[in-house]
Amino acid sequence: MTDSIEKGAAKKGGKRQRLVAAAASVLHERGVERTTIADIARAADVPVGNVYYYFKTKDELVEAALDRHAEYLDALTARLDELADPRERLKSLVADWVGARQVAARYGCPTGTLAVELDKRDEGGLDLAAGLVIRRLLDWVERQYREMGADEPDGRALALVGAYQGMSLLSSALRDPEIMTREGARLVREIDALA
Amino acid sequence: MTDSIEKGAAKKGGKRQRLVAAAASVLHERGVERTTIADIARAADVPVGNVYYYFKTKDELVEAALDRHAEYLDALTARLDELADPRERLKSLVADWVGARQVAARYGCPTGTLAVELDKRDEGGLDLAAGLVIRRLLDWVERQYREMGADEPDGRALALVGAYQGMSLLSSALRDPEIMTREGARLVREIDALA
DNA sequence: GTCTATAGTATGATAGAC
DNA sequence: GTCTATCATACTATAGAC
Repeated sequence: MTDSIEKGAAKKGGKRQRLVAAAASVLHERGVERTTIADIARAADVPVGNVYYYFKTKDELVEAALDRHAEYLDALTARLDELADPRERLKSLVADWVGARQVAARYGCPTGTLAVELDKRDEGGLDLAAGLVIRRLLDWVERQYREMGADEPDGRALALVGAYQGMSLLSSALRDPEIMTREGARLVREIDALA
Repeated sequence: MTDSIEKGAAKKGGKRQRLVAAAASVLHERGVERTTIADIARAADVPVGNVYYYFKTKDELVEAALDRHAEYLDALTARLDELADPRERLKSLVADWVGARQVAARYGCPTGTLAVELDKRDEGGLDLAAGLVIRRLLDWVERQYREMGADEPDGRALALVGAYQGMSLLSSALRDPEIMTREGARLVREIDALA
């Protein structure tokens, strides 16, 4: 009995989780507006009509996918926080960006491209959601610069995260992962150059 | 008779031109996928069904809008080319970006956000079109750095245009035009700092 | 050359069987 | 709790009247 309940729970959680994972990747690859519920259901191997048992609207799926990207970001910064030197944390962050260059060169930054699409809305309450996730990253980067004793930590955070969004956009627009490598190397040099 | 022909031509040209102008601004504000033919027709004050006399498909309208952004860019660089000093040309380019900060903070860079949307396609031949326009800007910027005798002119062009795309994305995601001002000032300082 | 009416299709969402 | 069948709607595109 316990087994069947756990199995049921696991299955439910499993399906919901599969849907969220599928939403995160399909929405990233195809974009919000081009992606249909059917696309996500297929990728998650869930019957189309059944999706609405877990998510009442398409926007709820978009929100869940965004939350998932936010969780990934939190996990990443938590891992970086274990490094003693804030400078090393920032350089590891850049290394992470460069490591994802193949995906970036094809589909851009998941959160950044989502922000571009959601920004074009002016209703639904989801129009600013991606911006909040980016803001979390900005704040974390700013803390690192502050801990390093750098001047204008917020301006430097803008420059670093902005460079990431810019190089992701350029590398996907030009379909060239090398842009991530080159720009990443430049960012590392700049971090190293800080007194 | 000449009058009526000219009037006819002017009216046709006028309508087509109105459609292109409307497409450029509406596609920028609402995005490609969320924009309907009816949206563009309404903005251009042209009857909905009549659009197809001028453009066979929606994608042709998107292409025309992109071409218009490219023309704007060409006109801008041609104007900047009249300045004697390549350093002044780059600083004027940045000033132009900052001058458009209100639009950028709401809808991002027209070409950049178009690139993000078109990148999510993998058919239709329009998926790389926005990238080509960005490439034109990159090449122009690279020429300026080369003329200044700077090392790695292509890397510097990537950094400058990337910074522009990044700050546009951040400023629209966070709905903060001041980001354009701050980052613009930083870019000008960097250009000035070049030996 | 201009515009209306409408066909054809795809999608988000729901009702209800199992 | 799961899934199928289907509705309602919105959109692209076309046929054809004027």
